[in-house]
Amino acid sequence: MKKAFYVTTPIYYVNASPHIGHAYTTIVADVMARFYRLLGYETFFLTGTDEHGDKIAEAAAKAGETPKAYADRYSGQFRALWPELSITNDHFIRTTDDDHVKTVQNILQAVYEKGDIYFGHYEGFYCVGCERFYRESELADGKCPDHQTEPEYRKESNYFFRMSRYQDWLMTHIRDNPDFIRPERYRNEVLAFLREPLEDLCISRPKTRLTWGITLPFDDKYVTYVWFDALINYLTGIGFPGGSRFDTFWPVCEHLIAKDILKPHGIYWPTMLKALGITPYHRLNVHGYWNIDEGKMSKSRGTVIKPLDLKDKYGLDAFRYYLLREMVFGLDSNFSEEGFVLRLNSDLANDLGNLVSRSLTMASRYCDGKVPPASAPADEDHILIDRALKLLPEVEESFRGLQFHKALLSIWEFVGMTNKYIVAQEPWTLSKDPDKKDRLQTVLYTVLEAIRFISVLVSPVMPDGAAALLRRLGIQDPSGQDFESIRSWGVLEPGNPLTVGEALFPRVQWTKKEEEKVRKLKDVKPEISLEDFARVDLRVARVLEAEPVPRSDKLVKLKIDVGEERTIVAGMGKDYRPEDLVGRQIAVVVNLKPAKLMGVESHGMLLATDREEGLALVAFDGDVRDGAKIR
RNA sequence: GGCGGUGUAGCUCAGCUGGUCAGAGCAUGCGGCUCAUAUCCGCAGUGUCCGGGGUUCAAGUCCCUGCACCGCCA
Repeated sequence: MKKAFYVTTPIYYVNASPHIGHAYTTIVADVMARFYRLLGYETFFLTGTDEHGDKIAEAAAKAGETPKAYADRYSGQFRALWPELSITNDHFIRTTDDDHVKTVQNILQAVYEKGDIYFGHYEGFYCVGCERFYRESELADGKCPDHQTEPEYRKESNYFFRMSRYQDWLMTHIRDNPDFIRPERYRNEVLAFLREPLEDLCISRPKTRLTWGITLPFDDKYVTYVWFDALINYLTGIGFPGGSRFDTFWPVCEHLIAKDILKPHGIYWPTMLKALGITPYHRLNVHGYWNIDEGKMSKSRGTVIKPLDLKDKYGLDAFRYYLLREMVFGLDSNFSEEGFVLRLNSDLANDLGNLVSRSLTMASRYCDGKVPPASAPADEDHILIDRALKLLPEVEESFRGLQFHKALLSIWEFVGMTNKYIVAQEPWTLSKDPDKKDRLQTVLYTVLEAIRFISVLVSPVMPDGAAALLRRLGIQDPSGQDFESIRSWGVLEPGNPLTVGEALFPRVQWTKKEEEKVRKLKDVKPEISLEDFARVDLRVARVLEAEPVPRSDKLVKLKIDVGEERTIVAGMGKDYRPEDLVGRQIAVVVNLKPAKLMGVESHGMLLATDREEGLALVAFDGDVRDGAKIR
């Protein structure tokens, strides 16, 4: 039987445009898919978009669109991006697809009939501020521990999945399969969750509250909520319930996710599958976050890095290489353009690019522009050849373990060895002595064949660059250049025409100042009318009193005069000392819906901007009237 | 407040189940080569492995505690 491999990315929620996190997950999945294809596996690679839910319904309403039209638009952004990143997914699934809707309903019906879905209700203390129910034991003196307010007693009827029934089974399954969730830190995290009793999972919303979802087959007054819809895409995508594709790929399914959705994938999903009588997925692979310049990337701070910007600026291969080389799978990494450029210049331009350039130049010049024939290798050649032949097993092990940085490290160590080999053999000296032509040819053949090995090994990560490299070696059709072709030495054919060409990975110039010169307003929100703007009531206010909010790091409670006295809460305690604020005039939104922060009700929001050291308040030119309108 | 994570060379970070683990890359300095994208090769470093206790024949590596930063619950 042919070996098979099935990899999935999460289906991305269509409430935001793709960012570097989406790109990373999807590129990793693509690298894995390409890797297994090169090993001769039958592979299937699934990605797509998650489109139901109240957030989408709300956002669509705000944008004046139907939820479907809104989802179409954002889903289209993802679908259009992947080809530009050379993503080779076999299918793009949408939760609004007919077959998916049907499958979800069939599954709901089956689980319902089995008795694992029941109708029940929440009944308990509901804190409006927290938007959640509390158990009596969680309350402090009958009050919400966060807001210090009396919660309401509420009742809401819904359908529940009997997840608790499978808790023991899941624990045993994870214990018996050390690789089920990896890396280990996340496996431990899931086991820690499971030490506490699992509650049943609420899987519906009444249509009175939400209609943008899949209707429950056994009660058309409800739609299913989030996970019972989204997770099932992994089954729909390969043709569940029937078919050979499902039989082939489900047993080898590898999910790829970021750590934020560990709980649904590590707990909800396996128990859902168990309830369905399906063996769990093969493995869950969890990666960390990209942090941008120390802090987590944040839309509000305008530090979202758009994958396409970088790709356009530095090339797709460099981008993919950087992402895989820089991040240790499972851990968080820092992203910086500076680091990117350093990586690009040192690894791609200096090490690999220059190796290729010097090799092709010499071979062209000394060997008539063709791959030279080689004599039997000498001892010093064998050092390089032996290393080359050991490379694939080593890289393969790293790839299988998701240690992409290690795989690339191994390959680059070999790049270094090849550069070293050239220095030691000095082809330029050999070329001056006609008697040493044989030796010269053997040395250059060895170098060119080493470059072929490197090209094949990096091709999952840098598909375009690898193909270009092979073309330079006179290999027009890369289809035969799979991992089998680097299990033995000497596959590169003498006589192949060589192409020197332009630098494959040119060095790039980059300074921080230069980055600042590219002045373009980023993340501009959709256009609004004057009437829209007029709905925001901005006023001048004077700070009368300021004191830190207890138990909070940065919240400050301000008593202000906006023509009337008010209390507002602001997250600025790290940037301003409360006593320095008293007497200052600030700008405040006065018609914002009041919100409770750490138990203090805030009747307004002050205006400020970010700078490197923290917040900066909006100020006025001279003294103005308290309560004056700001236009 | 609760839960979790992180703290290792100037910088970015590897270091699995305790015993060549004190490392890599980049940056820095010096030397070599000239085929090459001012590239490549060689050599040279620097570290109280966050602080304090403890377990052990032996601890960045385990336990306790303190500090700092981060994430999630929010």
